[in-house]
Amino acid sequence: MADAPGTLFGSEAVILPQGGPLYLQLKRWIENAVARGVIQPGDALPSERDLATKVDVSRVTVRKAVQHLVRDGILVQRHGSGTFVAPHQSRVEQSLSQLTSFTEDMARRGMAVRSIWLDRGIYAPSPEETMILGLSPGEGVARVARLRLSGDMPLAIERAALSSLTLPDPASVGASLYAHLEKTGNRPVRAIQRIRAANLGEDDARLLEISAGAAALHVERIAYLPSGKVVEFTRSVYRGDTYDFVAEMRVGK
Amino acid sequence: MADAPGTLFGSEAVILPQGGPLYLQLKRWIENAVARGVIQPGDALPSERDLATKVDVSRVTVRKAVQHLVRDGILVQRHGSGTFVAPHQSRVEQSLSQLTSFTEDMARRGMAVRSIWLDRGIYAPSPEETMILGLSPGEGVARVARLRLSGDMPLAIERAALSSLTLPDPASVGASLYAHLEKTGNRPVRAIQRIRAANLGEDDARLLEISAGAAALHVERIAYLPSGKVVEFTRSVYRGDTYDFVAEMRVGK
DNA sequence: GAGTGGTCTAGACCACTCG
DNA sequence: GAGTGGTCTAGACCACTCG
Repeated sequence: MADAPGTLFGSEAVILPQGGPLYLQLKRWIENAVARGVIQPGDALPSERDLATKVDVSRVTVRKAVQHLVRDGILVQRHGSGTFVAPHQSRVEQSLSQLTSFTEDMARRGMAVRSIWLDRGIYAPSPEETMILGLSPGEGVARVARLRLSGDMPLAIERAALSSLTLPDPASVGASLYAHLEKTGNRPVRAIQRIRAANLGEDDARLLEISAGAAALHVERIAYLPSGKVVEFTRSVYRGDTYDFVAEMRVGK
Repeated sequence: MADAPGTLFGSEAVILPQGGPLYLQLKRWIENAVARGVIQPGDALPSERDLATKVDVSRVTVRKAVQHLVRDGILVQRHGSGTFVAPHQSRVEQSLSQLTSFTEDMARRGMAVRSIWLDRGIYAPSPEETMILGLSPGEGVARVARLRLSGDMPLAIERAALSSLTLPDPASVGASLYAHLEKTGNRPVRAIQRIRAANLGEDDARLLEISAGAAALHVERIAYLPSGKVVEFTRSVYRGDTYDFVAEMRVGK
């Protein structure tokens, strides 16, 4: 399509930056083209077969270079459609000292957010849930799992677990879990969050519409009532390319 | 080496879990073997060529499965030596509300840490450094970059930038930058940290001795004096498989 | 030197998209 | 149906490790 004469991907001979394996040379070459704006966000790259011919390497080598760039979030591939320069991402910031709900947080910055329910129900708790939530024997666990989106773009997966006594009817939870908990006097006032980086697995990657192996933030949150009782245990997965967590720190004792 | 008869990788015919592409079937099969303890941390897998023969797929397909598992931190590969089940990682936790130095933090939990200097010197500042540190025209920037290790295992890369007036002689910094700043009355009391996940680039991966593309935490810290002046601007990269950040949150206004 | 992972090729077929 | 990416093969050679 983009076959205007004289583009970087025109008919000139390609000179790869020397050094190291071919696929890394090709990777750097494409990376530079993107960095210098020769190809813009949204632009299509030549097909893998065309690139292979033009650069005079095998298609496998092209794929290896391209897949590194996909992993780094510089390119996106669409099966049957083509390979494109990734659109610019505006990053979302979330405070690590103020306990707010996702919905309220996004509303405050004027971003329209919606959720897709992945799960809402009462289950037999896992040993971990029993321990963390301090469930009594026979007590069920309410699980509320959502995919969070801004417009069409998935931002995060949130999987919350609460005692079935706190949330007897998970199906009645609306857009905001915290708004719901507020009504029944169970809104947490304090939480401990544990954050780490991990590569996305196949399933979560599919939900978040990015490639498996992309870096993501895994966040575990344990939230407490004023009484010190645990109300909520949530595991979330945030896309690494759209999310920043921000913390303010003071001098420790 | 590990050729006791009757191991999972013995002579029995291999039955892969069905569904999806071959390399994902093989990936799941190896994953299960590790999860069930059939192969233990530190154990060698059969060579790629042997696995290919045994499972009756091409070596390329074996490599694809293995590379996914390396990316996920389940296997490690050593060029010329073999493929091994990754050792168990004990994760390091770092508080996000107390401003402490890395050295002091690790000492408190009884972990021996050492650093390898990557850079210590005075440079012409980048525009970003000038802006964030509030440098005057002509003022230099002191850069202090270290690889942090616990024993032989690299944990993090820290790249700090300070005004050359604050740190005129970067080469005099010892094990702890904060201890050094304390002496000159420039120890920060407050900091803002911004945390995100990103896949490791080739260079940082080499320093941290894990494979490129593994998930890592990228942390940007801006630290302030009591006066409100910025003293330190640090970018760090933490291995995703060894680091947790922990934050306590209270109800926001 | 034998064995291992790392790179690379040429070629095939499948699954998906788009007009 | 033409074109795209996704998977897979058989085979080659290189770079590294280890005894």
